[in-house]
Amino acid sequence: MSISAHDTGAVGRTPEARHRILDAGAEAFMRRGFSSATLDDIADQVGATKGLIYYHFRSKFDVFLAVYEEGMRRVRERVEPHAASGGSGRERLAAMSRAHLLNLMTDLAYHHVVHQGVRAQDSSELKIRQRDALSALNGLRRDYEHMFRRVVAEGMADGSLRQVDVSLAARTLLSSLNAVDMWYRKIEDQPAEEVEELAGHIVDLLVGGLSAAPGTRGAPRSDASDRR
Amino acid sequence: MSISAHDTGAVGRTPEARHRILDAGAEAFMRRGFSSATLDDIADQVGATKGLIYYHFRSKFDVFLAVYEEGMRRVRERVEPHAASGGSGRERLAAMSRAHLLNLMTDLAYHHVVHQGVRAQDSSELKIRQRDALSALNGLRRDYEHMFRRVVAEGMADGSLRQVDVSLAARTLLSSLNAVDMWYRKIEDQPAEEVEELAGHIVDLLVGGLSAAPGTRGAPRSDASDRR
DNA sequence: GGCATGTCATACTACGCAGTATTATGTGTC
DNA sequence: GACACATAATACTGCGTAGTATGACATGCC
Repeated sequence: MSISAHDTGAVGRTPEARHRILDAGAEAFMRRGFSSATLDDIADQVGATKGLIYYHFRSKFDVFLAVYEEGMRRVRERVEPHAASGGSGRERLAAMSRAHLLNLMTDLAYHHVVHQGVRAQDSSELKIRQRDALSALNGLRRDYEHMFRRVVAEGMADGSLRQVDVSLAARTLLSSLNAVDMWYRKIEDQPAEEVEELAGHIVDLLVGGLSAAPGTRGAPRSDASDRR
Repeated sequence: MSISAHDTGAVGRTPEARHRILDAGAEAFMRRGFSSATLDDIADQVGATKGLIYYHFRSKFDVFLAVYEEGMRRVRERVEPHAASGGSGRERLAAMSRAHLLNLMTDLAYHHVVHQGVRAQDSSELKIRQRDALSALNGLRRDYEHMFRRVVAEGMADGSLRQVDVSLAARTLLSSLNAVDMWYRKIEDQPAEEVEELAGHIVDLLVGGLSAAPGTRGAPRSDASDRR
C-alpha cells in the first residue's frame, strides 16, 4: 500500500485503535483460525503495522483473548435481559435463543472467536499463563450456559417444556444455536427484519421440533406467540 | 524414545501404514487444528518419522484430504441405508440422525476433520490445486446434505413432519447434529448401549423439540417408536 | 550372492512469522 | 524551544516446521 505514514491523521489515532484491532483480529481469526492468522494480516486490515498491535497488546494470544472477552460481553449483554423477562419458561427460552442468534448474525466474527476459544481450552501447546486466562473466560462461558439451563428447568416446572434431561437439553440447544455459524453468511444490505425472521424460524425449529404434533394436527402455529 | 529402528518388525510395515497415518492425522488435526498440527506430531504418534509420511503422501494437506475423504466415506456408509428403509419420513430421518450421531461419537476425530474441511473451503491461502480437491470433497458433503433434505421433504409430504422450509430445516438439523462434537468426549469403556441411548435422546430433542406438545399433555412419549 | 525395488530414517534447507529493539513523529507543558 | 511522554513505524532476530535429498535396510528374483 505504501501509505506514507505519519502524514495523514485519517488512518488512525487515539485509543479507538485498540477497538479497530479487535475487529480486524476477530475477522482474521474467523477466516484463517488462530494459528493461521497473521499479525501482519490484522495490521494490514487496520491499515497499520505490527508496531501498533504490539503497542496495544502483549502478544497475538492476548489479542485473541481480548476478542473472546468482548464477544462474551456482547452476547451476555444482549441475551441476559430475556432470561428474567415475563412469560413462560418456553417463551423466555425462545426469546433468549433469538437474541443469541441475532448476536451471532451481527457479530459473526466475534462469535467465531468465542467458539474457537471454547474448543482450544484443552489444546495443550498453551503456556500455563495462557491456559489460565482462557479458563477464566471459559468460566464466563459456563455461566452463560448455566443461564440457559436454569430457564430450561423453569420451563419444565411451569409445564411449557417437555420433561427431559435439563443439562442435555440446554447443551443441545445452545450448541445447535452456535452451529448456525457453520453456514450463515452475512448478506450485504439485508434488511434487519429478514435476519430476525430467519432467527425466528430457526428458534421455532429447535424449540418446536420437526415432528408434526402427535395428536393435534392443526395449523402449524408453532411459537408465533413468542415472536415479538 | 530412541527405538533402534529397523530391528523390530513390530513397529510397522506394509500398506496399513497409510491407515495408521490417517488415524494419527485425524487425531492431531482434531486436537490442534490443521495449521497447528505438526507432521512430526503425527509421525510420533505413529511411532515413525516424517520420512514415512512423505513416502505415503505428497504433503500435509494431502493427509488432511485423505482423512476427510475417509471420514465422509464412513458416515455415508453408515447413514445412507436408513434413508431408503421403511417407515415414515420422520422415522427415517430419526434413524439417519441417530446413525450420524453414532458415527460422530465413534469416529470423533474423523468427524472433526470433515468439519474443519467444510469450514476451510473459502479460506484463501489455499493453492488452486488444493482448493479444487477440497471443493470436490465438499461436493460429496453437499450430496450428503441433500439426502437429508430429501427425507425431510418426504416427511412433510406424508404428514409425519411439520410444514416448514425444507432447506432450512435440513441444514439446521444437520448442523445441530454436527455441533455435538463441540461437547461430546469419549469415555473409556463406556458400554455401547449408553452411547446409543445418548444419541437417541439428542435426536429426540432435535426432532421432537423442547416444547410441551401444545394441546396433548400426555406422557412425553416423544419418538419412542423410532428407537430400534 | 549380486541387483533391483520397495519402504522407511536421517540430515539438511528454506521460509514464514511471532516477538524485540530501535527509531521517528506528534503533542502537550513549562 | 527544550523536554517528556504517548503513539506508532521500521528493521532485525530466532524458532518452528514443511518439504527435500540422500542414505540405510529388507526382501524377492535370477
